[in-house]
Amino acid sequence: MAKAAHVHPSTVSRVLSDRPGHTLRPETRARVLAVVDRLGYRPSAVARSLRLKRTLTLGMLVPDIANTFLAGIIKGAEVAAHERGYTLILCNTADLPEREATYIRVLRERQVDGVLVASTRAADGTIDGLRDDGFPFVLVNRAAGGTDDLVVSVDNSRSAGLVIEHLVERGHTRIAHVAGPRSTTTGAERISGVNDAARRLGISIEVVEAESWSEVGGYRAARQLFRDIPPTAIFGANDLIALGALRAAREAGLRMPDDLALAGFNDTPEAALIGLTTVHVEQEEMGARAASLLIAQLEGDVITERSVVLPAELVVRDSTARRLIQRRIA
Amino acid sequence: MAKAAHVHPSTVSRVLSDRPGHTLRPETRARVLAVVDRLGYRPSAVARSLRLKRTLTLGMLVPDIANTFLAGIIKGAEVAAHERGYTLILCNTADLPEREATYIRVLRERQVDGVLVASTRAADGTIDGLRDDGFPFVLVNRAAGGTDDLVVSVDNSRSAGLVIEHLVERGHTRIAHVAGPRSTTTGAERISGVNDAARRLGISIEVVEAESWSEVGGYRAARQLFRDIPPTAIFGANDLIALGALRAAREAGLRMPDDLALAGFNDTPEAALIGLTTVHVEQEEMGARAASLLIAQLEGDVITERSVVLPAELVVRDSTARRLIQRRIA
DNA sequence: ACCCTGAGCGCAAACGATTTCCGGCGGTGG
DNA sequence: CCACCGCCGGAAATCGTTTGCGCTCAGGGT
Repeated sequence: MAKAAHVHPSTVSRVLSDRPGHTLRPETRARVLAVVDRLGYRPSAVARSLRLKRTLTLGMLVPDIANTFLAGIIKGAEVAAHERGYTLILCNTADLPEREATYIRVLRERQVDGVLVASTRAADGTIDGLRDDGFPFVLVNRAAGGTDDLVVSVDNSRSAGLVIEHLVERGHTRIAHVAGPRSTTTGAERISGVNDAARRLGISIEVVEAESWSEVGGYRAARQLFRDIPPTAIFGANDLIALGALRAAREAGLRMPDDLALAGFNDTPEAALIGLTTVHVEQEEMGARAASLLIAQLEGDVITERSVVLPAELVVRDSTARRLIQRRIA
Repeated sequence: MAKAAHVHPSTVSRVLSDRPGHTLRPETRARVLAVVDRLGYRPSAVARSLRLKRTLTLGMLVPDIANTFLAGIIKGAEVAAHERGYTLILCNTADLPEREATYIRVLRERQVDGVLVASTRAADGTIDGLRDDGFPFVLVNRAAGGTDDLVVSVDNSRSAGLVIEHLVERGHTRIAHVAGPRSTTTGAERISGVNDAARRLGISIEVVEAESWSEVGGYRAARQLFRDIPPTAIFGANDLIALGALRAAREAGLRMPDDLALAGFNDTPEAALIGLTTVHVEQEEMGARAASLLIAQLEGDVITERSVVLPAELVVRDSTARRLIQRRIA
């Protein structure tokens, strides 16, 4: 303890947190700093947290750390939090309600100042619990449950419409949508965007629902589409689902993009890798904005935008290359 | 506070941590539990940490959260830690020494009980600092700095040899290795494995060094290989580097696997996606083992294996499909 | 009837940092 | 020369939990 080292017991605190109110003799300050430096004194964040009733720690709930889209969000959130002196506790919920509940309990026992919630389930008792207790949280990449919730997301409905328009513009009329689970807000929004576009464009779009936002989910759902006459284009509700659909298509003997056009959502690294047309989402930006929003709330800043909608734009790649038309010209 | 609620101040503690030593009247216990339940009392982990001098928290340093290989490790570590009542604080170092140092400072101020280090740089003052202070840590996916260090890794040298043997067995003689940075233990080990195999098999292998374990690093390094006579096979020191090499090859007009065989390391999801031959590493297992090892040390368990070497096996996919030979047969 | 044993639980001291409040000292003005 | 004010150092309380110590009361043994 720095006290023992010739200096004074509590003066150390004033030196370390040099705030305008404190008046200190330069000599004293220097002496303290020297000692602090000499015996590598580390103030205990635990003790400070206990006294100050804030831990400068945020919790983050994600369904799957290994999902590259979420990884981008996590990365952005982690960096933004760290820049402001906060640290992130990461929790992998696997989208299981009971794990979510357990993690929330653990996080609250650990006195985290707030949580970032990136899980997607729509009917979410966990979030209701937080809201009821007035516990600070920000929703990421999902719709709000209440009107006052802080949210960072993209315009799912409009973006899904862009994808459909693109496919139609490429000459497709038999389009299918392999949707995310309807039980998730994101899945439902993208479906409604698809349906709106279909109505607007006067076409009908077959929708099959994946059981989860995963490659396997996309694969299983897409297989249904190849039983009879397959579609000429598939819009997967996210890139993973699109990848699953691609596997199903290959098994059905279809090649991309000649026999089947494919589009996804999120623009994960995998999409660029295989040349998948998709909707670009600024993942790190999304995570960073969410963390910033949460911290702003914690620090009592005035919040002008309670709901941040990030821009999302279509990225056209080879997976929706013009098919027959292109061939005829060439 | 539960004390105020008719019950007694410290007895609450005994009730909540019902340990064999404590003798409690069932009536008292029930009364306390009822109150706890009624006003949703949550014990403060912060206060407990202060008293107990342990936080049940682990820090984890990774170069890049968005790297799918590391994401797998993180996921495994997070799950294993949570199973044992520990939580994980994630830190993204971008492999920058100063960020690493900053994070270590932050983590130690927060009194984490130990850290998992997945950064790869060989000359690592950060790790030396931990070792000197006797601060608990486990190295993941990298070689030990000291003989007593706790490590979880794979046999890089042998596995790299397996890849080379496979390529030779496929008929390749002009093989190149796009190595990871020599400044990392993993990079150096894989290079030596490649060189050993080359010597054993009586061939010469060109080695170019990527500036980082990334797609871009692999791309830039691999471009050098296509200036003159390109190799017929490339072994990328990890899957990302292999992906970069693939991009460079495509730009040079080479197609995989017909003009160029390609192999990677780690078996990330991307590898499966594009049919890349690679070395399979149990990522989640690796993270889980590392977390378990660290916790075992923290809890004073006897540790039989200070160095865990996980099995790694070759996964052959289309990227090294038999070329000319196959064509002649068909 | 007395003492001993032991169960049950209250008391108080830590854990380490922060913050408030108070007192002392020195300087300045009347 | 005295009084008042400003500035800075120190003591003490506080955050919530754990834990060693010991008090009280009941029951059983001698």
